[in-house]
Amino acid sequence: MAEPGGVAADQLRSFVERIERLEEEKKSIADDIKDVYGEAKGTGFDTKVLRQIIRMRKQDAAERQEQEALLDLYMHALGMAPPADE
Amino acid sequence: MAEPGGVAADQLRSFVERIERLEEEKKSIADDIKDVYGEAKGTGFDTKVLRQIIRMRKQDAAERQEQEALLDLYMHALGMAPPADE
Amino acid sequence: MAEPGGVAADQLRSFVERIERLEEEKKSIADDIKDVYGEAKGTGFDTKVLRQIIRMRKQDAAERQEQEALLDLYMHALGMAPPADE
Amino acid sequence: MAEPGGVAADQLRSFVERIERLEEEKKSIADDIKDVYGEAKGTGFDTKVLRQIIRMRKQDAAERQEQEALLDLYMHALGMAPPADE
DNA sequence: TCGCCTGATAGTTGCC
DNA sequence: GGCAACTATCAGGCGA
Repeated sequence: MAEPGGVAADQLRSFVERIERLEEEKKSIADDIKDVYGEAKGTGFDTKVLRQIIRMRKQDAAERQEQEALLDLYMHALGMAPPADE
Repeated sequence: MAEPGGVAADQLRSFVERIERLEEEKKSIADDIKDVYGEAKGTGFDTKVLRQIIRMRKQDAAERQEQEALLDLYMHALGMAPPADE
Repeated sequence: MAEPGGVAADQLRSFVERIERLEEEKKSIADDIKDVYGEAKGTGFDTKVLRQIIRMRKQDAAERQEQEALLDLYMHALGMAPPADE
Repeated sequence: MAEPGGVAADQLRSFVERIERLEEEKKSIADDIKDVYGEAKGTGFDTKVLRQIIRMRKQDAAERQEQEALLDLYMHALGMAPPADE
């Protein structure tokens, strides 16, 4: 290697820092979520049920996604233009 | 309950929305992290090594935390005052 | 299926029994561990400190593991032969 | 303390060793369980369903336990002798 | 690309 | 009864 401690090391350091920064942010948001559940609990909601609702809605969304994908597929097969999206 | 579909429903909806919003953000950041790994890979770095480095640095930090926690525990067990913190 | 309630059912039963047997053993050992902590507490040791020590020792071992893993990764990345192991 | 590095240290070491030994055994059994699931999978069983069965049977057992506990309570309240057990 | 396997996350239980 | 440790489940990344 021509320059020990050179370009590659700098790049590596940069990648490491970017990743660690993003992971911090992620953790921070995860903590926020936990706080919201805590607040909901303090207001009298059952955390377990609340989590289940979130999970079900996520699943519903996933199913809707599939529906749309299927729709796209059909439309494409029929030579129809896709919707203008949003 | 005095008002069916009333206050509680509004609160619930509010909590659900806040949580879902935060989870979206979290997912977005997770995707960013994945992108950075992809970029690093494209620059010639071995993803596996990079991940291991991240992991080890995290563990080092945790280790330091634990050391301090143990010290605190010992001091507490011995009836000594904790350090003035920071 | 040629034999309803046949081979598959027997196999399933066998797997279930093996798993349940092993889980019993596991639970038994978990209880033993709890007992040891209880005994230590009765001898005057602070359980919390003891747990922390166990945790740190485990982490040290993991740390060493990780160091070696990283070394292996580097050597592999550099096309060097791995050490003759043990 | 009368004997530095004395009795207490020996006891501590002993407790640590006993706990670590037991945790190793526990881990070993956990690995065995994983192996059985793997084997079941290799035989064509759906691991997820299998896990659910195990969970349900455990729950059934717990319910039966409660039933028996209740029975014992009643019998005790009625001054009846407990069953000869097993 | 599929299956496996490790690491992240959610749920449960035991302690204070 | 709240909190923290531990366990079990799930999802994403890696190798074949």
